[in-house]
Amino acid sequence: MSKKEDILKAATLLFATNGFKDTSMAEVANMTGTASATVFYHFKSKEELFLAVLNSVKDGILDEFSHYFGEKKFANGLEMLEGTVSFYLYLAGNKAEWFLLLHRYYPYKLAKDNIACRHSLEDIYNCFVDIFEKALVQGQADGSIAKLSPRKTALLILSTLDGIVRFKNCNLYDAGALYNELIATIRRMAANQNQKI
Amino acid sequence: MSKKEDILKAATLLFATNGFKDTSMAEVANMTGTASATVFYHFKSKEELFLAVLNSVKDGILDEFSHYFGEKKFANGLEMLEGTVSFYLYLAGNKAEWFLLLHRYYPYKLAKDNIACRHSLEDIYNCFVDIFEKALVQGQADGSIAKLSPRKTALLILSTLDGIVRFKNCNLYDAGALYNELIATIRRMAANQNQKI
DNA sequence: AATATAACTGATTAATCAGTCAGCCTATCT
DNA sequence: AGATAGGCTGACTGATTAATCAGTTATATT
Repeated sequence: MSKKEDILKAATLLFATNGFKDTSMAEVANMTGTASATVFYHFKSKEELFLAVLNSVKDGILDEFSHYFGEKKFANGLEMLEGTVSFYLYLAGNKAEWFLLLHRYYPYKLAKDNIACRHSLEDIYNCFVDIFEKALVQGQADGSIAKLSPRKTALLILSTLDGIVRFKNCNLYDAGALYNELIATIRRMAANQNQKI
Repeated sequence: MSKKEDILKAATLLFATNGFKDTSMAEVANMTGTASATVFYHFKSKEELFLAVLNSVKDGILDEFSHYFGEKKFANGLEMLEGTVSFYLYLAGNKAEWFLLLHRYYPYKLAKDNIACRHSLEDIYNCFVDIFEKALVQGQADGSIAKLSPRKTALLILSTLDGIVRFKNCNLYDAGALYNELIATIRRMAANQNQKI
């Protein structure tokens, strides 16, 4: 791996676990075994380094989801919805850095006057919402999902997942313990009750 | 109002909007029209000031909820649940600083090795979860709520609200636009479908 | 081998900021 | 009036840190 990639990886971990302000460029350099001036050689400022980190997280998330949906096949919309929820929670555990970073306030503050940052965040959240919406629309077509607003319901499901993951990352409540209840709730909330199978 | 209360109020606003690291004691002092040494006279360190802020937020939240439930009367558990959800969202808009502060990472990081901080956070979140749980249990007794795990369902509802408020505070999606859908979803998810009224 | 370019570094700088301290007001009590 | 004390302040300190720069080493390229 190139030194630049090393730096990006270390910075991702540090920004995610300690936040932007509490991560010094010297720490990033130390973790990669270089001089801090080297970090500035590859990324002209701390903010630019953060943007590169956020962008790589965006690429990672988009890749993971497109890979998952390239392989998996679903019997109907409801199963696709449940599969997506499971995969989201799996990712939140497996790539905890990504979700920790997205639960920091800094990216959203930066997004207010940085277009690149705003676009990265939009891409990430649109990816999430679009997939839930797609599953709901498909489910309404095949009769597995009830008649409801797909976009708004997708947003509500994402809100729930976001909250659960945040509670886990903040050591408030355990996400795993809620998994079964969550799936059951989504079924009750979104499944077509009149369906004859 | 005493100078100490002034300082606490300014610090609440600054910690909530800019975060712990991005708020300087000089800023807090400026906002209250005092010298920064005065802030240190009243609160012996920045961390102690933050703890005082968090504690006052805790008191505020507990007060607001006990006041709301002291006045309101509900026909059944389902109505109490919906009322609580509405009041939570109302508070999140009306006392945005409180929820912004709770959506920062710093309090949870501090809670890891500060007992007072951990207790304040526990009090706040237990207040939320307990009320939702109480409404669900009451609803199961009066037949308005379906048979489901009250504690876990309460946590899921709180997760959803937490997510919605975070999305609003991060300028990602608008909470207000989801309100009707949210109430309808909670009804579909928690209401006893077999109920004869 | 000579040259050019890219990758890297040690030393330094300028700014910011939490926290300290000695002393100054102002109010209350005797 | 004098004494005591609590509230307040300006000036300072030491530590941290983003960013710079002049100069060195490694890697192609001709």
